[in-house]
Amino acid sequence: MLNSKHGSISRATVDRLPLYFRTLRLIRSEGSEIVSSEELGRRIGVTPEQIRKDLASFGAFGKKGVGYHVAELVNNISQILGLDRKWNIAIIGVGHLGWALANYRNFASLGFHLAALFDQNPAIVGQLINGVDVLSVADLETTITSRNIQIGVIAVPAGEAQAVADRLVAAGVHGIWNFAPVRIRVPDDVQIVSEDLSVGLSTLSYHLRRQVP
Amino acid sequence: MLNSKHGSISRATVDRLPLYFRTLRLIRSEGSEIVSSEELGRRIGVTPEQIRKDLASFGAFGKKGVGYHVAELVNNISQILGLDRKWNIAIIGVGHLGWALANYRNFASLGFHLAALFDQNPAIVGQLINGVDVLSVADLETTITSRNIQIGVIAVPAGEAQAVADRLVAAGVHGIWNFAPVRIRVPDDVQIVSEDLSVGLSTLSYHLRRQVP
DNA sequence: TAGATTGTTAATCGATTAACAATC
DNA sequence: TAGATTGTTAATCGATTAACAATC
Repeated sequence: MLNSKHGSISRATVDRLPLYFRTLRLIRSEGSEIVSSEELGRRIGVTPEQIRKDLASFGAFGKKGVGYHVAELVNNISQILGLDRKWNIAIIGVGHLGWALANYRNFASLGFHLAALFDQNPAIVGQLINGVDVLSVADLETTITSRNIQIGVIAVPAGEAQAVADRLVAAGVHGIWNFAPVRIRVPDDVQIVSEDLSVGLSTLSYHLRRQVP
Repeated sequence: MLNSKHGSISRATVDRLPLYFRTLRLIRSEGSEIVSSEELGRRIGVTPEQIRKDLASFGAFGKKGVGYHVAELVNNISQILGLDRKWNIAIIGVGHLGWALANYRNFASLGFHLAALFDQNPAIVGQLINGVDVLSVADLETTITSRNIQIGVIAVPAGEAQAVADRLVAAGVHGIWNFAPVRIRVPDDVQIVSEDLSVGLSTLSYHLRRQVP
């Protein structure tokens, strides 16, 4: 049983799991079979106690006095995160960012399959990007269904994002990964994660503000 | 005096300020002169109490019984975030992502000026992107100095990221915005903000895991 | 004045850190 | 066995929420 033992998992814990996963796969590729929370923590920049606590909320994966078996833990976290299956994703909006995302190879290694690309611009529709042809947004609903797409990636301008989200939801998408700098509202049973690039750069500016002339 | 009143500001507060800033500029462009924490909160998806508390840690910007003067608050937050000045940034690595970032127009409206682009690949060096020519990474140090670059954006593969960061720091950069999926170590007086795209997608997968067949 | 809304203090909630018994 | 390291409980820390006096 890989679900939580008691009640729900903290958001902070879930956010750290992908970091553990990525680093453990790297450690596995280096040939190590065992890793301690101490060493894993040093590489990620998280305390060993934090790692042990996070992992313990899903089960007892380690061996006392020994550490964690790397390959085993990779498998366990993979299952916890739902990365042991294939997800079909569609990107809506093939501008600069959508194009970059469409070409991002790391996603495939996590089990995300780029199943469709959509754009409004007739000059872009029909192009082949990373082996996937760009469709007209008019075909959104039928394609979501026919290609069994579970996740929609919104890479359109802010003003169009909510309308695109509404169509994605109506078409049966279960999750949305939003890159438009606006708040998107979706029903409770649809998951949404937003990336806001201006936040990171602005907080950097905040911290630099005092120290840089 | 726009600094904190007592001691340091919570990280969570600083992370929300860019959202307030963005939304307030939008409200200003719509013509509203006054906004309440109630309405601002509704648009952003944050409680009014949270907004008042966040703002109050920098000063008393509102009028009791009235609300906040939009244009005034925009100016105040702009100063708090250090967005009332120009920052020169350089992007290192003009792959898919670096190229997309180089073309991202939103940054300019926040006061970030794309001052240089660097790549290793001779086929890319010399190209003009968004009005900026791509230089060889061999020219990194001299250009950082001559163009007065304060912020470096790392968009190179994970394996090269730390080396690039070290060179940026040695060249005198004060802040790093890192897109490579690795932990980057920098001296204490250098600020670093990392964006990790695989985290968002993986947490989406986590939440979808149970509900999607 | 009466109604509205801020700024701030107190109460609650949640997450991290510390400590240590269990055990490989 | 002795040393190492986990899993878990308790203590601390920090952030959010609630409540309300101040005041426009």
